[in-house]
Amino acid sequence: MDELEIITALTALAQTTRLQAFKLLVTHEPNGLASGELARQLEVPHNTMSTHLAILTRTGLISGERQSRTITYRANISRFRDIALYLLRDCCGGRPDACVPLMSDLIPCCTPKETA
Amino acid sequence: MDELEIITALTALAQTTRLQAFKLLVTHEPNGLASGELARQLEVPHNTMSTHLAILTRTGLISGERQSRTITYRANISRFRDIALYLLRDCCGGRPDACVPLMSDLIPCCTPKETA
DNA sequence: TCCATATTTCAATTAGTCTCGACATATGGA
DNA sequence: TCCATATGTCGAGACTAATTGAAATATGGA
Repeated sequence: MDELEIITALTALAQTTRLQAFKLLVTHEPNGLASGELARQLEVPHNTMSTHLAILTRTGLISGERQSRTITYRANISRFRDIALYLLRDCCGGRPDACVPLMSDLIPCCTPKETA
Repeated sequence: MDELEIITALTALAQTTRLQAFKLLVTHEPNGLASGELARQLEVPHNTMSTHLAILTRTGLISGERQSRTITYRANISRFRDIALYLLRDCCGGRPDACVPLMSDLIPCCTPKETA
């Protein structure tokens, strides 16, 4: 995981359709979604979707598996975690005060919530 | 903090010079670095640096303050934290299993280390 | 005021990205 | 084999971003 990989991953996520596709795939874990279904839900032509999915796949953020005629894409959560971690380390390494409050913010979002 | 802001922030960081400049500013908190000093250290022309700094400033990731003839830029860590948090929430909201291991990975990088 | 330093803005070129029609490939069934 | 469905690849046009020389602005000092 070097800086070039981080740039590539950030570039991949810095585009509306791709970010939305990735988010959609995250919420559909672990089943995944077919390429055509993603295109339909995000209202983009199938070939446009295909291009974006290829870019996300190249970064390792998602992966596709053929199942007869459809190709089911799934989010690679651990890859996303690695990228986020690398990015955060650049802050935390030099600045622990950036990371500690981040964690305390993350705790409520990661534990099963009841009302809030 | 909406999706467009996230896209803008990711775009800002998805460029070598800008990511390096941001990292450099993070490590120079809380003193900051002058525009010209950043250009020198990253070996880019001063006007190129200026353009990149303007892009980072627009996203709120950094901010500059004039001090006599130099303009000192500083990283806005809390802004970075907000962006990271928003991005992670898209995972954590649907997938707590993405976030919990991330936190355990972050703990060693945020606490004062002794050997590891 | 005049000059030197620090930084930004402008303008133009170059390079890269996004989009999508048209075509190609892959699979399954009649 | 032939057709329908699902997805990917190609290529062209439109758009956006990156780079940098030259000029402009801002500050401080002689």
